[in-house]
Amino acid sequence: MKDIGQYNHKQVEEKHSKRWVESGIYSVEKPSESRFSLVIPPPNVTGSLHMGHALNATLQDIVCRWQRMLGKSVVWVPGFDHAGIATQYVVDRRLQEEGLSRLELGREEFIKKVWEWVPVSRNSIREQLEKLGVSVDWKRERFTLDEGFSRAVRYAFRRLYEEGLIYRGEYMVSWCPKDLTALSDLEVEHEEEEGKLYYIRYPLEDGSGYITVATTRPETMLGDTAVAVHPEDERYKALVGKRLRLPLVDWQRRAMDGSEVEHLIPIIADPRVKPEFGTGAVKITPAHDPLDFEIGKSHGLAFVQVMDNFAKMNENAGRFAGLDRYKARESILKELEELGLLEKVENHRHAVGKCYRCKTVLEPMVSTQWFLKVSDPRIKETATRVVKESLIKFVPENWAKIYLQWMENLKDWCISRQIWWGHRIPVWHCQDCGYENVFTDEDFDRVYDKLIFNLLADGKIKEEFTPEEVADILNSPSFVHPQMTVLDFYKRFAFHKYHSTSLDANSLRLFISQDLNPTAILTGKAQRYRYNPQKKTYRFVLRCKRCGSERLHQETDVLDTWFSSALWPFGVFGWPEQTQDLKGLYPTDLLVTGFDIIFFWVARMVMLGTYFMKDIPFRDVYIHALIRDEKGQKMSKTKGNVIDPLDIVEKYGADALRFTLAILTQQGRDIRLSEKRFEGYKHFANKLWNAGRFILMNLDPDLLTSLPYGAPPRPEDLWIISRFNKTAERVNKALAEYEFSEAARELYEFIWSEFCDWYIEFSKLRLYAKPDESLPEEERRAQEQRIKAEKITVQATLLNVFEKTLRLLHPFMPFITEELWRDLPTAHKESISLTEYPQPNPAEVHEESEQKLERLKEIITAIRALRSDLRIEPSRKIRLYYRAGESKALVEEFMPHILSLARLESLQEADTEPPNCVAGFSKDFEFFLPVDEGIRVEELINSYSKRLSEVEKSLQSLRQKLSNENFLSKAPEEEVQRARQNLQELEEEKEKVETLLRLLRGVMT
RNA sequence: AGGCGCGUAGCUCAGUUGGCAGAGCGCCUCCCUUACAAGGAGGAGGUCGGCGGUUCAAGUCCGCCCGUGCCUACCA
Repeated sequence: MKDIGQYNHKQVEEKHSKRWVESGIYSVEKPSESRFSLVIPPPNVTGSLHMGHALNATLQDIVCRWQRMLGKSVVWVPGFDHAGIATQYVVDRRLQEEGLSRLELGREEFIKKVWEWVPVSRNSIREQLEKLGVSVDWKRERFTLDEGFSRAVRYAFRRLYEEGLIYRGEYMVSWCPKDLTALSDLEVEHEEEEGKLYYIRYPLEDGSGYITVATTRPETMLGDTAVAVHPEDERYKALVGKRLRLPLVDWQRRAMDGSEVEHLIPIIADPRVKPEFGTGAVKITPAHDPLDFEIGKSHGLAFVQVMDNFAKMNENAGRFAGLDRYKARESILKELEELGLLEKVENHRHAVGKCYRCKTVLEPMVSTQWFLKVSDPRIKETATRVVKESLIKFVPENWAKIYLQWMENLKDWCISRQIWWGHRIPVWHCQDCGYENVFTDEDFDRVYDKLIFNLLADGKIKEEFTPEEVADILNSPSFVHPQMTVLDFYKRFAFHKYHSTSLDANSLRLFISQDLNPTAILTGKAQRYRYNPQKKTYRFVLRCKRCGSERLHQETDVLDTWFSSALWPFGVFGWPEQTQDLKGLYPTDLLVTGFDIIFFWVARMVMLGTYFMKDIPFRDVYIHALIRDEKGQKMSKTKGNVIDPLDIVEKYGADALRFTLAILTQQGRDIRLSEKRFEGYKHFANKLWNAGRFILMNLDPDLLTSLPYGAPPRPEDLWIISRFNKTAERVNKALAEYEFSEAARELYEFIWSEFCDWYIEFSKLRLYAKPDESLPEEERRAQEQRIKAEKITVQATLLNVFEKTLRLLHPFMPFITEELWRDLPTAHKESISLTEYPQPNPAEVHEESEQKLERLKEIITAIRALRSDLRIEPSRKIRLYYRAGESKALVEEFMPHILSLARLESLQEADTEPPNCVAGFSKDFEFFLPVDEGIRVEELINSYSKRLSEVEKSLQSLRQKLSNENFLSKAPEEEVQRARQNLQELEEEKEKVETLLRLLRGVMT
């Protein structure tokens, strides 16, 4: 007997979210054989979590908690993504607000600023995840730019490079003139725009006429080095081979290879030109258009760049140099028009490529970039096969098709970015022989060399350093795990092999100075370190692998952020070291993510996972919907329509948030979210709380010890147990199929509509039973004992079903279930999440009781409907008479239930209907209420008249159906039977309704 | 231009292999009955986007159309 008071979500959630993290119950040091592993899609450290993250984390957590309760050793690895351009963009914007410019600040200072920002974002995200109640293993937390990951990235790069899968070259890429970097094809957003198509005349060299070309970007004409037509195009066949005078250009242009290019350009034939578009003649600007680039290559044309990285016209643009591309367009068009060379201008709808990050119109540019040859069979074929053969399963499965379609048309992946924040490409160009040296710590034997090299390559120390600086860094707290030092982090996550080696900062100092020891020099061994006596600094010497030169210059480009993300499912387990974790936890069991990053991320993990690990990165990929706002718009900060999950947690609680997201997650459908939804499911949490409150209030302290003295269960006990079992079966099945919405609905339905609405109400009959004081002493004592025995049974059933229900619901609403569960006298563990997940038990399914109770509910509902129609308030108990056929036994068996739940004074059998009464019925159970004052008969007449016309309508269509010979002969027998039975029931009902109406009308008169 | 998805109650959505249209929220009526007014009881509300086809029977299968959203694409 205790009262837990009212539901307070904040209090409940704060209590457990902290406790779960601090007690480390979701941290698994050594996973058992039967394990379930997954890695979180690392959120970007660009700010805080949005609703999409909350959904993503919730779904994973539901699966994790479920699997854990199924007895699996669950390892869920959390972490964060450094998110190259995105983070750089965010920090850049913040600096701009302070009036600072990234370009003025310089690379090194800027990166420092980013490192100052990152923990701010990371901590806020981590706090959000904790508040959501995610059961991740925080001890395994990783960052895509932590020391170990950076090392893994270098290893991966080296392998791919040495195996010929990474190459560098001059290619056409999409260039963002604002972010000043190349982008991969995937990062280009195409937007339909209303543009113009300009028709420009290019005069023939011999003055015999002109050719008109059509273009959307007239400013690129300054870089034209040919005009192309289709070889079969009769209009131009005769002109092929002749030359045209490029208008406006009366200066010498310099091609990318350094040669001078004149303004007379050839007419060439190429089958890639589509004769039906524009005039059938196309100007060729090999340096500023992807197709022109291809054509330029195959025809050996000169590549003339006319713009710089800011998309301003350069020196090749002659008098237009220095103009922005759009200003240049205006000037060029004006001059062409004055010369009479602008034939016409048409409106033209076309797709424009924009930067996915800043929406700037991209400029196709030729530049030197690094590419990963994903089209190589070694990558492409495996990554295709594993999905084709369903080794990796997409859920819903239609995403597999989309994945495969994309894989079909794979183009090489541009992996270099001209930004500052990210993994610097581990290539050192030799200034003397031009050799591209890829260094990793494999190039060094001694563990301290490896350490120093990694610090250097990560930019943690400068080229010139002192041992003290190194020691300081190694002893400083690790970014990801502040309770560890950087050195500890290395030992735990990167140098597993040397775990036992006594690595420490002091011996490192000794080591470096020993390396400089004269004896070492005498042995002729090349020194790794060079000492600068003036500055008292050391240098770690890298030498060109080909010519031995020390004049090396590290590549300034960084890698596309998705390159490191692609290593995530094995990088987090310590790869490239063959750690226990890697062996035990890879491949992971599940990946949960949104469809927007299937190509960016999922595909790349499959490609690099199968390539490096020779095994798939995950077995199931659950693709969830995108969260949109009420209007179906994508939620984004720039649109300002985001619902912050933290606000929702604050207002309605994480449990309500999670349950709402889960129940709205239909496979393959977007989620339109409005705040009202959360409110509704907070009510559900409240309902559950109050059920718990009721049960706890009504448990006798000695219940557990008195269980053996309980009475046999009543049908309603068997009914609720049976219903629970069916619910457990459906919830387990739904979870196994990732049908989150289905599982949540089942739980909601069971808890509210069955357990609370009916079972708790039934339970009150026995809980509140009192002995009849008027009975003689002896009889009263016997009755007391019976009451006590009944109480034990009903309390035990309440407790039993409620306890299991909490467990069944726990993955969805971890906090409230944890809190209530721990209050139960049966709680035997520190957390409900460590108990077993309820499984259906066939021995606990009681069909007969279920049928009885369903019928009982119908009868009670029918009486209530009559009361409601007559506006009889609940406090007024009424006397009822009834007549019944088969239902009679049931009515007698459940008389107290009916009296109580239908709020009756009495229910007596009557052979004929009493005079002057109103009536109702449910199947063969008819009941009559003698009329007294205050009863509104006309309401009832309306109600039954309406029902009568409904019944007649149904009867008509049924009779028609049953008189259709085709139906009788072709439909399955059971279907015909069902229709016949239906007909019979409806006929009976019609009769009853008519009788009732007659009675009512009698009362009226 | 191709590909995918969606149009069911006022709103958000379920509807499994074709067999009498469902839920939540909102709305209406009655009720503060000792777990819960964040509640209880009862109710109203739908030509399942349109047209055609297959079938005894179509929200469900097929075709076309309309509306809508997304993804992919080098049409200058």
